[in-house]
Amino acid sequence: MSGEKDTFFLTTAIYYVNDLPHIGSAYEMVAADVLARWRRLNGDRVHFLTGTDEHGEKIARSAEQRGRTPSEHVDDIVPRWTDVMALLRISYDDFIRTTQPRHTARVQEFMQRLYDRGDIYLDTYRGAYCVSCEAYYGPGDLLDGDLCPVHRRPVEQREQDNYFFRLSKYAPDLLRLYDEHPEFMQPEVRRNEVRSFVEAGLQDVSISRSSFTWGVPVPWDDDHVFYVWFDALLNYVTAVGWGADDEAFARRWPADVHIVGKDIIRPHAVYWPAMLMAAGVALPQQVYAHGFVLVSGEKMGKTNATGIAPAQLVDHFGVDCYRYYFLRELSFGQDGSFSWESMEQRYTTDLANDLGNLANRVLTMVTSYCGGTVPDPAGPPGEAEDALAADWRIAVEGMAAIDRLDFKKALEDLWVLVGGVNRYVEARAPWRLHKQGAGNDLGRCLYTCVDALRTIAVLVSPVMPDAAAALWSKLGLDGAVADQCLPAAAAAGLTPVGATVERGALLFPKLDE
RNA sequence: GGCGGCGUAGCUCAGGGGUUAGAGCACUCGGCUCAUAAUCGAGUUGUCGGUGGUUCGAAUCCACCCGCCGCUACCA
Repeated sequence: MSGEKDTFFLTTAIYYVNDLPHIGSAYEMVAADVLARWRRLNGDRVHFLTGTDEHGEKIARSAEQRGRTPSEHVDDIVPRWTDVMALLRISYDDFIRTTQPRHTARVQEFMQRLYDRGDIYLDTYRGAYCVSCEAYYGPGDLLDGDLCPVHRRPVEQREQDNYFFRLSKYAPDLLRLYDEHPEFMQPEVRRNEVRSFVEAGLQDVSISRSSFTWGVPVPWDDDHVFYVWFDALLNYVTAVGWGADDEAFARRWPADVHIVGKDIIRPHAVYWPAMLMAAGVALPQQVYAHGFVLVSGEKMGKTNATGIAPAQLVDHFGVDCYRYYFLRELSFGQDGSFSWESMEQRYTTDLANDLGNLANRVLTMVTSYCGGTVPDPAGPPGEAEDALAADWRIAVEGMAAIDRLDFKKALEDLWVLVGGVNRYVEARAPWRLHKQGAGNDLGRCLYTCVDALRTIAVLVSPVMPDAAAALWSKLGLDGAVADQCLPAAAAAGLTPVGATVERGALLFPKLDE
């Protein structure tokens, strides 16, 4: 009836359209994109999903303020997100919008199933309501017992009929999930948090709203729409054909990893698996919560709207450096700091000096000593080649850290090879071999350098696709670097002898100043 | 308050019972000249938050203290 899973399926969170892209959301997209490109490079069929979350009261209100319909409003903003994704070379395979019929129809079907199974029921929600905020607050949020934290005015007790999901029923199953599949919620600190939250006892959650209409209608009750979170989470299955295309769904689901921010762990690690359990759908393999990008010690987010736009950094440093910097400088699972100075530092040290200069010095020597063609690697390997081979291995093996979302370690290890080639050049001193007329030694040395650069281009391509392609072309190689396939493509000796190299423009010219 | 985490070179961090505690950056000195004053080599700095304990031996385990942080349910 249906096929078998044969696709590496990864997702970012879907982005709330009311917000504009900032370096925090861009961080998540880039990381997911690097993982997607890395898996493709390793020969996997990959499905990379991202998109926008477009329902909810907030959006309805913003639209109203602008004198437009919610639908016009979201259509207007979505390009802001797709533009940033294009700018950052995000290679998504699908972009879902929660307002698309392919989503809304399946959300209704999914929820109807939970309702039919008795996991959704109508009850009265009572809570402290602030009229100015038009929102309910929990007891812990109130100041002095009954003051709204935003307006410092007394809240009133209100009640409304809501549909509830029987979350509490799934607590034992969730605990078993965390215990039997520790990889489900990563990193471990987050798993501990989630576990202790669930262990403390779960209440059923309200999943519908009747005070506004900008949402997916509850199919069995015209007065309600689904609360955005429960609509949004379902994008992960609606986008890959749940309820619509069983074969496509079977090939992709369950997701291999949902990459999300640490602030939205609960919906992803508690509500989401419980909903899937209730519907009898397989659970995702992993939810990975990344840390925040801090700017001067503060969270970069919607609150500091004055924050730096990704485009500003791309203008100054280029897209390759943008992607490299955040993954090399920060530990993905932890909070990390962005600063203009550290980004300049990374650009100059790692990109211009280490990698860019290496490419340039090798290409220059091939140009002036070998007439611009890749020489024959005549002669037997010596100690210098052996030392380089060790660094080569570290880079190839180290890049696999990307599978653990440890981008920092992967790049650290790749740079061992970059440094290794620089050391190799010093050790062999090809300029001396050239003067001595040691043709065989010179040929072997420069061939080895070009061949190592080819490998570096392949390995670095998921992180810096443009720079990798530029380097690939300078080396006179055929085809596209993105079409190479690991692990074979990282083996030594694959560079064709006689290819014509071209120095061209510097890969990473020094920054002005 | 409860649960959890962190505090290691000037900076960012790794390590985590066993000889003289590590990396990168920064800094100093030296080499080289193919290269984007780049690259290569050598070197300096640390009471591993504090106190006490377990141990033949602790940065690494335990207790307490100090400082910082996360979670402790329905604004996305």
